[in-house]
Amino acid sequence: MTAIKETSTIQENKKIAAELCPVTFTMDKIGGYWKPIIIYHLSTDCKRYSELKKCIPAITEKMLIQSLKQLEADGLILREARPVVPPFVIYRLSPAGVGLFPVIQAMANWALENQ
Amino acid sequence: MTAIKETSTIQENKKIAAELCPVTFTMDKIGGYWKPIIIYHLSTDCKRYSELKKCIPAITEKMLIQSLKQLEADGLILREARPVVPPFVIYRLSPAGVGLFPVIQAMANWALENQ
DNA sequence: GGAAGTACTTACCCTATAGTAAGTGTACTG
DNA sequence: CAGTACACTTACTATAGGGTAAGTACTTCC
Repeated sequence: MTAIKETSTIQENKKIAAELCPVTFTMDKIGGYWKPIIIYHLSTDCKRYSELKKCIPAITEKMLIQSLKQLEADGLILREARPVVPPFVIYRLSPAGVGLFPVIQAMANWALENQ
Repeated sequence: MTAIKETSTIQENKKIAAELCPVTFTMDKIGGYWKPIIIYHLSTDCKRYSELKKCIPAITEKMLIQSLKQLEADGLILREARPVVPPFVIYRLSPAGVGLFPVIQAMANWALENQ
């Protein structure tokens, strides 16, 4: 998952920027190609890992997991696993994740006007 | 300015994603650390290059120019240069740039609620 | 005449993000 | 008993984005 080196200028800047600038803070959470797409697919209803994979065929397993872990760590989605075999894992949006809807909406609107 | 290699999977994906997904399209335009900050500083009034530099002390000249060029290429800001010595260049938001305001607003709101 | 201001440009390095590909363990199914 | 499904994990590679540092051409000010 490519560990983050903590003593890097870029990480320092990110932290400072995220603290000072609410927009950067939000960008940090939902930036990247896949995160908004995943959020979108979880918006209608909760989904299993394998369902997400089917919904987003272009994503690789690595990126899917990586994005899910980050979203979970940032508190935007909730992971619920049942300790059975075969594994059963469900992902759903947290309240904070649901709160992103106006943001996504605003972005989509702007894109449709300016595309 | 780090040239973009056109024959890369990542660029292909970006293009496809931006076409299919309005959110990714928007993200592409205003993603990165500095772009939202620059847009914010241009929101109140138009500014000269040197004024922007003063307003955003942490940014390097390279990143400032780079971001400005990209924003200009994407039609979000307008550059007006007067051919005098010393050079006189003014940047202002384009109508499309102004249209980003609801987006920025939504992101800021979410951040303030969830920070 | 050296410094400072103007708006850039150039060269090089480092790292996070993304992509490719293969492996893990358990259990059900044909 | 080989194959498939499930949810991951691991190792490697490539590249775009960001950072550091220095240089450019011209003119005004002290």
